[in-house]
Amino acid sequence: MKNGTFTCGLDAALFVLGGKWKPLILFHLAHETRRYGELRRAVGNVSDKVLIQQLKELEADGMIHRVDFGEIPPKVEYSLTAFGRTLGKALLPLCKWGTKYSTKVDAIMVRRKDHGHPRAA
Amino acid sequence: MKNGTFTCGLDAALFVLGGKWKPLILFHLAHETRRYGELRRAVGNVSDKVLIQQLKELEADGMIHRVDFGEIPPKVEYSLTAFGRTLGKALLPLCKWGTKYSTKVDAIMVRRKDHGHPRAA
DNA sequence: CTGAATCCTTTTGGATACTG
DNA sequence: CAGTATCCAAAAGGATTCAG
Repeated sequence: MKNGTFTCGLDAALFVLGGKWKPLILFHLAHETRRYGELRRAVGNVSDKVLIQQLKELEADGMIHRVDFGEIPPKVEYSLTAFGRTLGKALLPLCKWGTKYSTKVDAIMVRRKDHGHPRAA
Repeated sequence: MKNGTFTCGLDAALFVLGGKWKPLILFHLAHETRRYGELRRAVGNVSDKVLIQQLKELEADGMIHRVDFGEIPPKVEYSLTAFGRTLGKALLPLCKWGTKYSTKVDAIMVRRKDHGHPRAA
């Protein structure tokens, strides 16, 4: 992708989804609005820095909505925008694929670790 | 994801799809079998090193099939396996999403460049 | 033509400590 | 609780060069 045109819609989607935790964030927010702390626990072992960074990008991209209640102690809620929900839906088939072939994917992961592959989680 | 279990199928799918050009590779091979050179031109400006690397991973993962004709000059063809085709299909909705909202995504890309965001391809 | 090998830069994510 | 700041390690990708 060079100057604003993607070779296929897939690139466009993956451009927005770029970032290790973004799909997971979308996934968890698809179910319900979450407070910052809840979201971090739901996502797993992600550092504050990275989570905040990706939340900011998703917010700037119009995928999620951030509401700061301006209270002490702080309370901030995150939720999907209408646009974000459309992306969440487009993600579902991929989610189903992963679920359906989870056994195969697990095998792939094991194989990668044996062969010392990169990206072997 | 810690030890072999994914929080949702989405993680599993993205684990397999990890790599900048893999979705694009799947996309191009979904239409037809390609020779190495054709594929590289189709994918865009990707270096040999990276393309080969990702092709090998996809092959090791059972997503694509590699046929070396053992000729001089060399001739190698790549195609999707049955398993690879299932993933290709799961990718379609995301592709459609990107196509449908291409205008919005373009706007997002422009905005990222202005703000000096990361991943602003 | 297809690919291997080497070196290098950029990008990305993580650990830790600190603040209102 | 919800972040911010700084420093750091690793990885992923890219350029170049060489080979059968």
